[in-house]
Amino acid sequence: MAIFSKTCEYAIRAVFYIAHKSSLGSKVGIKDIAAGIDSPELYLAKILQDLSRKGLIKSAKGPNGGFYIDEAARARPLSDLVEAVDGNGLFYGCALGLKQCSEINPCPLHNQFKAIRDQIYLLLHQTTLGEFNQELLKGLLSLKK
Amino acid sequence: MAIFSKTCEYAIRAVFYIAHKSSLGSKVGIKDIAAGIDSPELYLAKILQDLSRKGLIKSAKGPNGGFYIDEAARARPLSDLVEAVDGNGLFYGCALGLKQCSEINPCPLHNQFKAIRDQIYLLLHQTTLGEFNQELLKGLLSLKK
DNA sequence: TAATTAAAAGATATTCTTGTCCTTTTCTGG
DNA sequence: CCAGAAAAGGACAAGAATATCTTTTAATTA
Ligand code: FES
Ligand code: FES
Repeated sequence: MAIFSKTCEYAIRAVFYIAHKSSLGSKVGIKDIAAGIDSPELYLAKILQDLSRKGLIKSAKGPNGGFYIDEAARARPLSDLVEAVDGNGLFYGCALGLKQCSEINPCPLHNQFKAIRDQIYLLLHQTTLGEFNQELLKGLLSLKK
Repeated sequence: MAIFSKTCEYAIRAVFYIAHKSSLGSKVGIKDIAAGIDSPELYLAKILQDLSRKGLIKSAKGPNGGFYIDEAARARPLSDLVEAVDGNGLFYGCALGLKQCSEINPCPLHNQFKAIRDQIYLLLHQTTLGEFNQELLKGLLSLKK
């Protein structure tokens, strides 16, 4: 088990890719993105459609069309994206699947797990969608392989 | 997405349940366990079969049979159980699904995520299967609802 | 306006996870 | 040894996640 679903992994990699590629104004086509993050093109198309409907990214049809994200979206926290795809179980759910994570009816891992969950919460809320544009442009960070 | 698969959640809850119920020598039947952790009985049976084959728990057929875990197994780390069910992706895998998490080809989340992953690793390695027996007997911790 | 481009939409396929059912084996107590 | 208890095993079913294919819609530009 990974921490994110496969769909969410693709979504994050794609949005990071779009953010950095479109940080100078150009749009990015689905083929370009799929190649850039090494994901199945048609499946990724579905994911991006969905993100577009949810307003996390923008898209334009026709020649010179493609996906892009604007300044405002680049400042949004990664948690918005993760939550849109995987829900908020990662932030609020019980580690052992109890219906309700709570202090009054805690599972054995509750106390320790809470700290970890909070760190995940923090990481995803502090990180913005456009945060890695520089490093990605310089090739210091990778989105494939 | 939760941190563990459903199968793994059931497995952990069941093993904790078995550990504490069998900490005085008696065995626990599948019906008892399923009721005790609020899980689908027949599915849980499959999971326990598997854990039994892998040597994480013991079982006995026939009257007065059931599942139990011995002193040695009670001292094993929770990570053994998680790894047996969900694999080690949680400990070593890349947050964004890159084939290989590495320092030389890091994904954007690598540095921050590493710390979280290490904490998960630590939690699961430090916690033993029998660790919560006292609290469970006293009803201070919960495995259902 | 026609041709082309690229995403949106809808339908279908495949695979994996989760869950159930039925039969078989093994053990125990009488 | 026999009857019943309980897990093991094999087969199947339902659902969700992942992936692909085809058609439609919208935009551009020539
Ligand atoms: S109750 Fe399980 S993590 Fe809080
Ligand atoms: S490369 Fe992604 S977590 Fe290490």
